[in-house]
Order: sequence, then C-alpha cells, then structure tokens
Amino acid sequence: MRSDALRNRERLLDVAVALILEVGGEPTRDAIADRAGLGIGTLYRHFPDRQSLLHAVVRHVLERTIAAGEAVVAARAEGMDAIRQYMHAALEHGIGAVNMIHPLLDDTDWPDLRARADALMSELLTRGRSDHRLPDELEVGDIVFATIRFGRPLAIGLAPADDRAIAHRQLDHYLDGLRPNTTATQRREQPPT
Amino acid sequence: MRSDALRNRERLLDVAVALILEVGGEPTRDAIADRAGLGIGTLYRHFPDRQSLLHAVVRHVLERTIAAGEAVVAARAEGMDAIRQYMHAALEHGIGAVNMIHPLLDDTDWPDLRARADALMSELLTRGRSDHRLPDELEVGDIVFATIRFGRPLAIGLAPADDRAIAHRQLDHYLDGLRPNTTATQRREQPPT
DNA sequence: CGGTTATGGAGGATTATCCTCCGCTTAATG
DNA sequence: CATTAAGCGGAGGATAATCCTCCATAACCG
Repeated sequence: MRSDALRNRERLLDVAVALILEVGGEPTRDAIADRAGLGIGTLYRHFPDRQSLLHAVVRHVLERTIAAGEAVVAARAEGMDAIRQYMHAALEHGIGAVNMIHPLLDDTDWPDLRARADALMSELLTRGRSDHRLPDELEVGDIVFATIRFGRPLAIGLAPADDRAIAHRQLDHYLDGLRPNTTATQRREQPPT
Repeated sequence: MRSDALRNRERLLDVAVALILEVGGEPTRDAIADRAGLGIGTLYRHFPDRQSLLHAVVRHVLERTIAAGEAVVAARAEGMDAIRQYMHAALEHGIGAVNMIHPLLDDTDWPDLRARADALMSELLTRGRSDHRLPDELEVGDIVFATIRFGRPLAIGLAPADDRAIAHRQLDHYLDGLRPNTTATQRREQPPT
C-alpha cells in the first residue's frame, strides 16, 4: 500500500471517531471525508460500504485501548491504580465511540481482540482486588459498563475539552465509590417500580 | 380541551421520551405517532412543528423531575440522602432525554422552571453538606452533569430494564465516591495531554 | 341528539444521503 | 529524471428517508 494511502486511511479513522463522539451516532460519509480534507471517492475506495468502515473504526479504537491497558499491566501498576489508569486511558482513546456504532461485542466478532480483552480484564480485576480496596463481588461488567458510560460524550452544546475534563473527574469519583465501605449513606432499594 | 385530546397529548409526550432514550436522538414524528397508536395527523395538530414538540417534551420531563425533587425536600430527607433520592427519581422521570434534544439550558428558556430548579439545587446542596459527607467545594454542576450522565441510556443493544438497573447502581457508586475521604487511591493528575 | 372538536393515514413534496465514474495527481522505482 | 501504476477528487444522478397537508369520518359533551 502506498504511503499516502495508508496515511489517509488512518486519518479517516481518526476523523470518524471524533465525529461519532460529536454527533452521537453514525456520521455521514460525506461529513467524514470533508472533515478529513479528502474527497469522497477516497473514503469509498478505502471503505466500500458502511459495514467495512464501522468495522475498521471499532477495531482501530479497540486495538489502541487494549494496547494501553496492556501497557498499564506491563508497567506493574498495582491495586485500584491499575484499573484507574486503564480507564482514563480508554477514555482518551475514544472507547466511547465503539458502542455508539456497534452493539456490545459477542464472542464471534474479532476473536483475537476478544481474547486479549478478556485476559486484560481479569488481570485488572485481580490487581484491583489485591489491595482490598475493591470488593470481591465486583465484576468485569462493572468495569466495562463504566468505561462505556464515562467514555460517551456527556452533553450536546459542551466543548469537547470541557466534556472530557468532566468525564475524567466523574470517573475518579465513581472509582472512589467502588471501595468497600460501611459509611455510605442509604442506597436505593431495588427494584424501583 | 376535550378529554381525549388531552389524553392523547400526554401519551405522545410519554412516547416521545421513551423513543428519544431508545434511539439516542430525535425520533421521527411518524415513529412517535405510530408507537402511540395515533395517527400522524393527531401529532401534527398538537405539535405543528418540530420545535413545539421538542419544547413540550423538555418541559414535560423537567416539570416531573423538579416536582419530584421538591417532594424529596418536602419529605425532609436530610444529608446525602436528599441528593441521592432526587437523582434516582430524575433518572426514572427520563431526565436523560432532555439534553439529547436540547442544549444545556440558558437563562432565557423557561424562566419559571429555571428558578425552581435553581432553588431546588441550592437546597439539595445545603442539605448534602449538612452532614459533612459532601465536600464543601462540590457544586451544582456536579449534580447536574452527573444526572445527565447517568440518565442517558448506556449502551445500544441493552434491554431498557437492564440499562436502567445499571444506571442506578453506577449512580450509587458515584455518590459514594463524593464523600470526602483520605483513602482514595491516586487520582488522575491534570491536565492529560 | 346536535353541534363541535378531534382523528386517521394515504401519498405527493421535500430533503438528506449514497456512491459511481473518470480525468488528473502523486508516490515509487530504476 | 522518466515512467507507470496507484491513488485522488468531487460533480451530480439515483435512492431513500422524512415531512406534513387534507378532508371524510369518529368521538366527545351538554
């Protein structure tokens, strides 16, 4: 593949992620090409149909995110900090865009990424529990769903930079709240209605 | 206004809220009428253009939510519990739909609701701080933005009931994390990049 | 029961999005 | 530097989604 073609492909993916987070859904192809400063034809050559574009975007983000998590583990982060560092990194890598264009992963999609993600999650959970700051009953879903929640853009009409800053702050509060404690005020009794 | 007309109007608003939360944006008018079991013509008579429909939806949700908050205050809930009860109620009333169709409120929209909301927020903050479980530096934004965050649907492909259950659980963790504490693990230093 | 208000939904008008096609430009190679 | 295959741009017709009017019929209310 020619170098300019590769560069353009990456550029299109990055722009697609940014636009997904901005518009809160699938952006039009015209808008992606436009923002990337490329012709529509170029986009269609790289990604002939909607599926292949969305597919590539999801893989792009997941790869970056999982790699970041593996780096955290490799850097020997311990306890809650491992989970905390991973989640902040996931936000920065645009993890919020994934579920906005693709339903929750089942086992058949991207088996390679799925395996790495599973291994990473279980390692992070082990470390989180190791310093007794994370209750034993906490599950993978608590990490995954929180990552999606805080990774999504918060509010329309908010500058992306502000949006991101709020997300990181709220995430820190959330993680603080995961520690087992006996002083929490009354929780909501379930079920509601 | 004839009784059936009033009934249908309410029905349209409730359906609109549900659809907004499901599709994650402005639903088509056809879809709203369809789901409500009413003709398109009926919807257009009640809400002649897009603006008036969205306007009515926002007011509908805000009224219910603020009323719920005022009820919490009237019931003499104290400390963090006042805030907690209000936020859980806001989720149930569909507060997440508001920002999905309307930018953050400025002072010129719905001055009456704005005044009530401001009074409510400041009362809730006062109570939250009263038992020293809420740090003094916490602001209205911390409540408002969290309400929006947890009120939004979490993930496409998740059953609404599951989605709601997760939201309430995550909200409880977040609120637990707001208590001042000295044992939190290392926070993210800012700014990031 | 009569008068008034409200309803339904087919279908033409309008708008948004898709995506092909081919002459021109650029990277890679020797 | 010359050559050539790969890559690029974007106008514009095709397609699809959404809008919204209109009036014969139905439902309410006193």
